[in-house]
Amino acid sequence: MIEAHLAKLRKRDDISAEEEQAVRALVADVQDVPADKVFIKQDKPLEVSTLLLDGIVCRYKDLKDGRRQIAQLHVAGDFVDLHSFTLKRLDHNLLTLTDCRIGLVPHERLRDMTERFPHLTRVYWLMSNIDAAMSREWELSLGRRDAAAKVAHLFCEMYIRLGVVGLCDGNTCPFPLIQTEIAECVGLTPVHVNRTLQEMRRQGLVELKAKRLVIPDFQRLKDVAEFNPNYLYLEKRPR
Amino acid sequence: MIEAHLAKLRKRDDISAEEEQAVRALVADVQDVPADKVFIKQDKPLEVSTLLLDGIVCRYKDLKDGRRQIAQLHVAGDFVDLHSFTLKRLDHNLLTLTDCRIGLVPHERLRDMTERFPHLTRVYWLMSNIDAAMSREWELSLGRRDAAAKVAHLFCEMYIRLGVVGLCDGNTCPFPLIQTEIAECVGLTPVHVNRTLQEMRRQGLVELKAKRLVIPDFQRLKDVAEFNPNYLYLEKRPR
DNA sequence: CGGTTGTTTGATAGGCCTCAAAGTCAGTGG
DNA sequence: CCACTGACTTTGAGGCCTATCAAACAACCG
Repeated sequence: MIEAHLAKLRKRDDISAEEEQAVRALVADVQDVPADKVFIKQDKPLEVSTLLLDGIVCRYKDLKDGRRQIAQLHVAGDFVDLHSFTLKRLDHNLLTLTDCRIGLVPHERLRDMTERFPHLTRVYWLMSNIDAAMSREWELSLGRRDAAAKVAHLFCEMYIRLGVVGLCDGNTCPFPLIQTEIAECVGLTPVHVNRTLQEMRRQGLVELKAKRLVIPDFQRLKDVAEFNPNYLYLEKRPR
Repeated sequence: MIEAHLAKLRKRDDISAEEEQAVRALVADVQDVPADKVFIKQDKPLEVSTLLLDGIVCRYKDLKDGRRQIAQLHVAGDFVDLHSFTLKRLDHNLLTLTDCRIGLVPHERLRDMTERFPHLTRVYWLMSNIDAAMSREWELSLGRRDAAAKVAHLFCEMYIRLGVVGLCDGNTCPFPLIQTEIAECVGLTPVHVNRTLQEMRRQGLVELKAKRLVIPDFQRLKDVAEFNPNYLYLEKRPR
């Protein structure tokens, strides 16, 4: 399952055999986490990072009154809290949205990597930066896109990202989020997401059932969302 | 002026004399940029990063119809596009909001740093990660805070960040953004920002004139914003 | 087949937007 | 010193998009 992670890295730069070895050696332990579990809490000191091997995880923050904002979604192959290596604690929670399998990576080993593998360090730094680029794109969505574009953009992003790690099947991909969770991603209420989805279905933009997303015409969905994958940096370059 | 940058780093970790030398040696050139200039354009290949020595810069993205979202603000001492070192191009524009002085840092030198100074590399990686943490907090603002809390939160953040680099004066700090720019930060229209500001002034939460922000009672402003500075990671720890 | 979780519907309300025009102010030039 | 200008702020009226609250419906499950 770490193959997804390597695929993701190799989409952006060459990874030598020796580096691949080093990557594989990062994972000290593999664990299963059931769906709907907050497995890392905001502000708690951390000494281990989490590599997502399978499932969907989200980062979220919330306000006192309970309103919740999902800041990012993660799919298999994502290093969901690589940033805790330098931050030492997180400013958000990590929650499984499905049953997940995770790999635990002691910060010790990451530190060692930074001492011995400068290039690999740059690649992981790059991964953090791509994460940040996604947050910026979400800021644009949250601040300026209307409801339909918000939802459409989320679908486009997930379809592409799941494709990178080989989880798409034709014009279809897994999409296990419930409407409330979609709402928490795009800054709407569940009721409004429901109505937006109905309208999108009516227009034939998407189908969403049985936890799968079907996109009959990706170009049309992209147009609605003003989706441009540039911010995902899906290009191989020496770093 | 690079002192602001060093102060910012030292707020988070110790920087040795040798490392300080290395940091100072990063800057190849210093330039002045007038206000209101897009000095880095989205998607353009880059080989130099920009350190902000003085002034205010923003990162923004926009939609076809011209709606603009500012994704982040930068103050003196910020490495405004450190991430271009690994990304090789940016997914956003960089715009000066005031007259600025910038330091140019060839990626070549950053690369060299990653080969020779693993600890300094971790510190800069940390800085990227703090940037990303700010984006997440903005996502929460954009998605879930109401108008007054959005504006209040922006003020709190800027007041703290300007304080870190020594630009606050008592309960006052520079705040050169016009209302339209505030609106572009928080995802509102200029008109609504105007009304929100009036209400905040009426309640004695802030004064804003002559490009300065006055905060009579920071605690009260924090309460309105639900501001918690944890996400800025203002703590010194070995990284 | 109840119980639970998630989706859908309806009615109403409100926060923020839109568009347009007027007001303020600092800077400029005669 | 005072019109003039351009940039920014403020005001007004009306409307729309999304929120709110409540209840009904559907689907899954042991």
